[in-house]
Amino acid sequence: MGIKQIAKLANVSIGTVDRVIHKRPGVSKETEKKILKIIEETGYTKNTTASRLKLASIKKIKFAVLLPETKKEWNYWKLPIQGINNAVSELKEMGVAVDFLHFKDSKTYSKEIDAIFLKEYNAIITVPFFKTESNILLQKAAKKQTSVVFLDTEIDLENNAHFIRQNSRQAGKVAGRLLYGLVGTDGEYLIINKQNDKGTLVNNTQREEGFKEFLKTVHYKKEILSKSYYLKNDFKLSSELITWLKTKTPKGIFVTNSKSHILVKALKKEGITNIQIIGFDLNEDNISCLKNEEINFLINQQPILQGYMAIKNLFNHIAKQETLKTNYNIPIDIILKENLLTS
Amino acid sequence: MGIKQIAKLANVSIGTVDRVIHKRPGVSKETEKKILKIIEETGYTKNTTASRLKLASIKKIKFAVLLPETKKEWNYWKLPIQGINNAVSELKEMGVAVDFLHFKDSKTYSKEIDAIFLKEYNAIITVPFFKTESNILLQKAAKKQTSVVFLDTEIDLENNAHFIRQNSRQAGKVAGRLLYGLVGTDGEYLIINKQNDKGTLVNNTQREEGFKEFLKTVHYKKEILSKSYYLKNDFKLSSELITWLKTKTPKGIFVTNSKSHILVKALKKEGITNIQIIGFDLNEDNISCLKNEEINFLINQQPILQGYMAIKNLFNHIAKQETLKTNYNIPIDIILKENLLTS
DNA sequence: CTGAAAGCGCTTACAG
DNA sequence: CTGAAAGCGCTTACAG
Repeated sequence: MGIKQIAKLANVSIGTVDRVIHKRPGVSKETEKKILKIIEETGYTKNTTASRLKLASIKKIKFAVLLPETKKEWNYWKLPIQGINNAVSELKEMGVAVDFLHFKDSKTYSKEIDAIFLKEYNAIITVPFFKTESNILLQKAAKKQTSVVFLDTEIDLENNAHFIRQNSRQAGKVAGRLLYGLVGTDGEYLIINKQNDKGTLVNNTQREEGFKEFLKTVHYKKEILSKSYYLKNDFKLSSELITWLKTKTPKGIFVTNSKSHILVKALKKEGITNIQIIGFDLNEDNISCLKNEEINFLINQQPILQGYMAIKNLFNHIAKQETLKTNYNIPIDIILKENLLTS
Repeated sequence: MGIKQIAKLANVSIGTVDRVIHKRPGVSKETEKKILKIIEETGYTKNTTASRLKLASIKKIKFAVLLPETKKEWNYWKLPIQGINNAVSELKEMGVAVDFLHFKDSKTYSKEIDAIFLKEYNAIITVPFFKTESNILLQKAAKKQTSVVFLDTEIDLENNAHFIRQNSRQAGKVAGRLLYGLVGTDGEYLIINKQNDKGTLVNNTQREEGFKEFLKTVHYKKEILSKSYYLKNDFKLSSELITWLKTKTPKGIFVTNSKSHILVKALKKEGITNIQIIGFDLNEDNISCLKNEEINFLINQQPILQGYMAIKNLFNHIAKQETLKTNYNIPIDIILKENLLTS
């Protein structure tokens, strides 16, 4: 059932059917109505593959990807890029193309956004690390009919936006149950946060809230020490914290970010042992701690999947008129030593 | 860079290039060599989308899917079917079609295999529940150049085969770490197996082995009681087991199959509490136990993903000449109450 | 052994 | 407002 049969049934040419399907002007009300009725009755749907075959050479679907720089400690951001490249190579025959851009602060972010709008892109994939700038981006995008998908983090914005990310509050609850299972009500818990010079702390805060909320549901009464800690590579525990660790002997630590491996090293140096640790992200250092049983669990945000789904969802939106969900949930993937390699 | 440019560079027609690309006969050694060289130099790759556009209407890729019946307690098998349907609807414009067939024992399995080989299929997706019959299937398939992918379970077979499944031994280890984290060295462990009138117990056995192996690595000394239990819907614990449960008060039970919810009900009836339980599969009953905190963890075999990947991998093999991996690992997905809904 | 033509389902100028 | 024709990259009869 193709455009040709529809045309025959309606006694028109395929050009006219095409105009109706794409809501292009230049068709009489009457003809349009007739064609729409036949499309309805026959259940015709456009063959996107055939459509893209033609368009691939004359009208590419263009994505702008604006992510943090991927140098050194920020090489986490290579992962969504990897997922994006996977999706693009699957869809390259359909005529999709990507430009990668990077920022290092709100200023360069704004600059790159401006640059993006000087060219013609069908969609933009980025992160909502700067609230004001994200709102501006959405405003501009709305005017130009450009779709925007935010990865990694969900924040409140003025315009309706699309997020592909893990529910961080929920991930915090998962961490809560996992750590509580190991520690129970006997020991104290410590939450370690990180302050980030690059952008938002939203995910970290949401994880902390979820963690605390879980402990509430199991009626954990003791106070949870929650430290907001700025972790650099030359990380040192404050003397206050060391004292607390040595006197209170906490049994479980929840690191709300990707730096749990640094904590492991610091604890080792201080000779503090017998602590259960849960962190985030499968970076090399964390993985090695997991293998050495210095970290119990890692929660994987699946950044590769986030990037992959961004392209797939946007392509389906643009080429197949599928609706973009406001929130696309990335599963909360729990990793321990034994399911690391097969994942 | 298409077939047209290659043809021009080689001073031949596109028909001849096509013959070389598909290794069809009727091209002189010389011309073939010339064309292959140009393909090599230009890095040309076939546009599968365009290729399938034409072939979709004249030469469909046909899959035969032979799975257990999906009635009542076997409705687990609706899930791979769901995944298969997802993949097929993604690829329908590429001209793929599926026939679903079902078996209830080795006899009907053989019968359906015979029926499959009376028609022309490009590939067969099934489960390796009967060793002899699986070997026969592989032999027949090899003769007819038909690809075979086995889901769910991995077994040793005479011919080279392809499996899309979770590594069950590894999944047992994961279960070991999770349960050990909750129970430690204090209590006894119980492993509950199931005997299945429908087919193999291979997955269950492998999970049990992995579980025991994990406990060995943490130097768990006590003997693990391993019961092979045939669970029907009117499940009753044997008096021997009840006595053991009441005297030894085990702290952790590993159910190597999908029926942990039945155990939960039985324990409730006997008034036995305070036991940590880990099982497999997200069936409705198990999910409800997870929500009520009567089961601690479930390991998800991701049957929908298994079915989806079977079609995708086979399509890529047939349409894009990608190699089929011997073992495609489905991640060992750990589910607890808090990551149930967002998964 | 090789080429020219028709066609897969859709899109786009162009002509009227 | 509408249609006929050319073309996206590839495949397949058919002709020679």
